[in-house]
Amino acid sequence: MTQRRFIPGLKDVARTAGVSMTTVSRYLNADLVLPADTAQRIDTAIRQLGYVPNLHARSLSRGRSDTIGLVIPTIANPFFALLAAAVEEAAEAKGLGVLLSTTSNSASRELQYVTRMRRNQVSGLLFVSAHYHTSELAQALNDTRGLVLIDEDIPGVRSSKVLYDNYHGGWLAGQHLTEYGHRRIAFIGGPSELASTRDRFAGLRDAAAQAGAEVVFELYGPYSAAHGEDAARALLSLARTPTAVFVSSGEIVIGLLDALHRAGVEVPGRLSLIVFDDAGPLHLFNPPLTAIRQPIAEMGARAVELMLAASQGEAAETEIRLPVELVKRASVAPPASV
Amino acid sequence: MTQRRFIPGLKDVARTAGVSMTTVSRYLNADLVLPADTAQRIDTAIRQLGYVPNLHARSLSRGRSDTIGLVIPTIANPFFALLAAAVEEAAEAKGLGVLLSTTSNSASRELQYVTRMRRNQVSGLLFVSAHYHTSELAQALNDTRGLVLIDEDIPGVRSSKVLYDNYHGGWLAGQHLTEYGHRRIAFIGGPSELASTRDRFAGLRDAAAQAGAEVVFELYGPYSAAHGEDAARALLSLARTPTAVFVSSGEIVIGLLDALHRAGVEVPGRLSLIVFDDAGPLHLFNPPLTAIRQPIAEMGARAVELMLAASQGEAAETEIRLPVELVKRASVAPPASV
DNA sequence: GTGAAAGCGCTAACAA
DNA sequence: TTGTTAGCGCTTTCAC
Repeated sequence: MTQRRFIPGLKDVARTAGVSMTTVSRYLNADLVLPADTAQRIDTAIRQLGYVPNLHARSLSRGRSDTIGLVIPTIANPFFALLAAAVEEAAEAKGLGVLLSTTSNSASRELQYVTRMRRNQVSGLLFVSAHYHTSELAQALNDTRGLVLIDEDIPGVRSSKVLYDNYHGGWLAGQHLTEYGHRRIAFIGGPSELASTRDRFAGLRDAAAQAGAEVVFELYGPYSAAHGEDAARALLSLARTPTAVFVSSGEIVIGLLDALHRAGVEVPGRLSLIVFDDAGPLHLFNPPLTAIRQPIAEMGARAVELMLAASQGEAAETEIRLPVELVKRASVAPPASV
Repeated sequence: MTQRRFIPGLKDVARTAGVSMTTVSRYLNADLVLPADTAQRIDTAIRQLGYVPNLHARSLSRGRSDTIGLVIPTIANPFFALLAAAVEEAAEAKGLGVLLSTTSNSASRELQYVTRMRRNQVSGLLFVSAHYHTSELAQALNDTRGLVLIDEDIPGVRSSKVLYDNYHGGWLAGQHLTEYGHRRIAFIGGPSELASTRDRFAGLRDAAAQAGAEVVFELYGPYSAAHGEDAARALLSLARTPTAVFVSSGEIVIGLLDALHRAGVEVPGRLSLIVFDDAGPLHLFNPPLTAIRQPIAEMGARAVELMLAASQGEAAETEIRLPVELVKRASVAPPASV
């Protein structure tokens, strides 16, 4: 047994300061304006004893923890990292802490962590999924108060949602590509089950169709660099390779571009590239990558707002579609054959 | 008052299952092997009621939370994001949760968050600083059990530490540069008060000296892209610009390289570049950046191990220096004049 | 194997 | 204004 050194509690502070626990508690919670000398004595006692409030006790007693949960697939991805930073900042501004859980891109953990969050009595839950969605998950989510879905919609979940206008993002990409004269376009997507993936594709396809172009190749897979590398291989082994590629995520484009470099494929000389996601330092890449940029910080802020609304007021179940924009850089050029 | 719907507790489960709270509690904590039918009844009751344990109550009762605190400057930096991911993974493997706090690069928040962590009764604290260190901080840190300092040493703090061999990193950079014939080298550092910054510089300087080269320019500043841009400006306005630059962090090099591009400076044609930190997709940059790579995942894992040791056994106060390595890419070339 | 009951440290009625 | 006291939901001796 390790030596358990004396840990002072509210009681000790009260005794030392010669007041009751209630007084100290209220004083600490600013429920109360105290005569200067009483306040002084309490402050002194606290410092002297090295008193540190126990947040678990407080949460238990109050029945709430002033903490919000954030569940994301992984923090080792700039997009989610930036999102987490934005959520933290917004939460901090509201006096809320944030409890972060990463599901390591594992579907089973999504369910597990929703539960974990509930066990922690968070006042709200911000949830980002990246997987095929089971009804079990939807069920658990629907049982969670103060839920806000971010970035990715989940069918059957009733809650507020903050999403991107994925369709428009795809459309912008398609429009940009066709404006440059591309007629044979490839789409490298994330998981095909996700609404975001399908929407981005649909936007691309419609924009292409409108300009008389075509999406001649589609490939879906996880949000990983490895999937990007696979995609590059697949692309290059095509009988007639497309002249442009729209990549659905920043993680994927890393592997794709790397593989393209290694294969000696000129970008944009031989293949134009545009990516949905502008979280990393894409402007320093070779070539600087043209991208669809999403307002990450705003997404975080809005999510916190909606969570607060959802957990306090009536179930508004607002759904927000944040606009995305095209950032032109140097990875799109006219097709070589034109 | 919002409608507070019924939230089942252990008591309700016990009543429904027809056993006592004790039995349920023990069963849930696997302290106990129960007759199949009793277990069955409890499981059913839990599912039926939608019982979710209250972790605050549990932590309060047990006096510990099986959670470790991680304090980092910001999550919006790939290095820290990767570190956080590594810590999470290592903690998860030990059955520990992690409570993340980011200090937003503010020195005052470092102190604030150390306290916050203690209030949360974490079993240990992993702390990454990026600031000038006050004695107040050192004091607070020394009062924290299970403390492990990561990445950056803090004078006067007695605890286990997991650091990089910054001196050797600087030395590797200097050696590489001088091998390519550079004689006039610049050092763009992080905050000058930090031991890591000074060590990296010292390594560079010594390696340079040994090869008859010299560090002709030094500039220090925050870990930010803006500092990198300033550095580029300063570098270019020098009467005799150096032929090579060693940049102390990945964040800084982003701004630096960007400014260099905009100024039309060829890298490595006119200026060779090497950076300490290989967290981002530096291999895709233009040019691919030669870097000193640190074992981030290992740092996270070792930190968790040491924390466990520190919070359980005697205060070992181990200090680990993790080795770094040179990753040659394409941003270093012989100086133009040679 | 099972249960009764005493806390864990704090908050918030309710009294004084 | 300040104090008394009953919980918050769970764990954990200790007795049965």
